[in-house]
Amino acid sequence: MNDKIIFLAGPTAAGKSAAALILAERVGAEIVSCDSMQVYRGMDIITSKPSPEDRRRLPHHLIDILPATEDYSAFRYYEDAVKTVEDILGRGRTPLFVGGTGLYVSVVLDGLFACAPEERGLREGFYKEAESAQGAAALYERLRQCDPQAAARIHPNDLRRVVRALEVYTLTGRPISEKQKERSGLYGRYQVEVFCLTPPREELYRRVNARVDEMFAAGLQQEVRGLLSLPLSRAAGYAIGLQELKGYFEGKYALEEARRLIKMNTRHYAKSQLTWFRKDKRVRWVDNAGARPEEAAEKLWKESLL
RNA sequence: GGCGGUAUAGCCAAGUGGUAAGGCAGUGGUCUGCAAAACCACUAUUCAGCGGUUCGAAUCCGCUUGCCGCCU
Repeated sequence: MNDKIIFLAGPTAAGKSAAALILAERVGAEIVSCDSMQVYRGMDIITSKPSPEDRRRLPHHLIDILPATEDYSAFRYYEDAVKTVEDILGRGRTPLFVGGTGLYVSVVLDGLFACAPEERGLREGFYKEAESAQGAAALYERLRQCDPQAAARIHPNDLRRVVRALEVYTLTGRPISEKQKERSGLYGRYQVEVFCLTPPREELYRRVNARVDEMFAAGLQQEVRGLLSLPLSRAAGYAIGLQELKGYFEGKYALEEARRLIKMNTRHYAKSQLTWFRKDKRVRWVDNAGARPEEAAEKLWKESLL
């Protein structure tokens, strides 16, 4: 197909949103957020959502689509993203995915076909089993029995993946390692271009730190205080900034310590985002040193013509 | 100036004669229905400096230097 889809990935604070806005206007694109936290309403400052003005300027999709009390997942994102892409293409425009959630990017690109809905009771049961002394090791042993291939790839300590693999097996009777071979997704179906925008490491970290300070200046504390008063879903509760500020609110440490922790954890996050995108050979790296949106958009535009 | 204490990686820190724990930070990596999550690996030829004792010293002794106390 000739329809084109562009992905603009990259670590937090790399300058994606600003560049995307300019690029989108130039190529007639609509922006599709690819961010596991911006889907939640009420988490504005903490996720550095695009401003209302920017959102008025251009359609932004998959932002504010559910309350922070609800769980979301990579699979739901996959479904929502596919639907959104069809809508946008139907309008004769170009989907421009923008975001840093590597798994979500991959899932849209390659599809995700483990096809075993998480089943609450079953999963909880596995986790409960894992709590006993030899529990986790026993679960891993079971995985080795029913799906040696998956077991070989999963570290015994990686309880989450051990449990998910067992979950898929008991639910479907087939090993997850087999199911995961059934990939599809948007990559083969459209003309897809994937970019990873980032300044050099040192500058990226400086930008992360600066952004956290901006978040505080914009009222992060108040927003988080409000969020913490809600029964946040587990997934939403993982947003960087929540636990760090909670510790401060509970008097465990000073505000400056919370700020330090948020910066540090955000740097860790940025680092692991880079690791994710590095492994995908389809991504084209675009240096955003200096973080000048027009310049970045220009580079991306030229690259995407090739 | 005197007396006492202390000095181990970027930071915190264990180790009191037998060949440098651990944590944090940093770096690299895994990842496909919680992913801003979870998990893994690597990272001090060297213990402030110099000299001495000893088969052997981060560990004992001396001097020097830095820091921290107390006293004058």
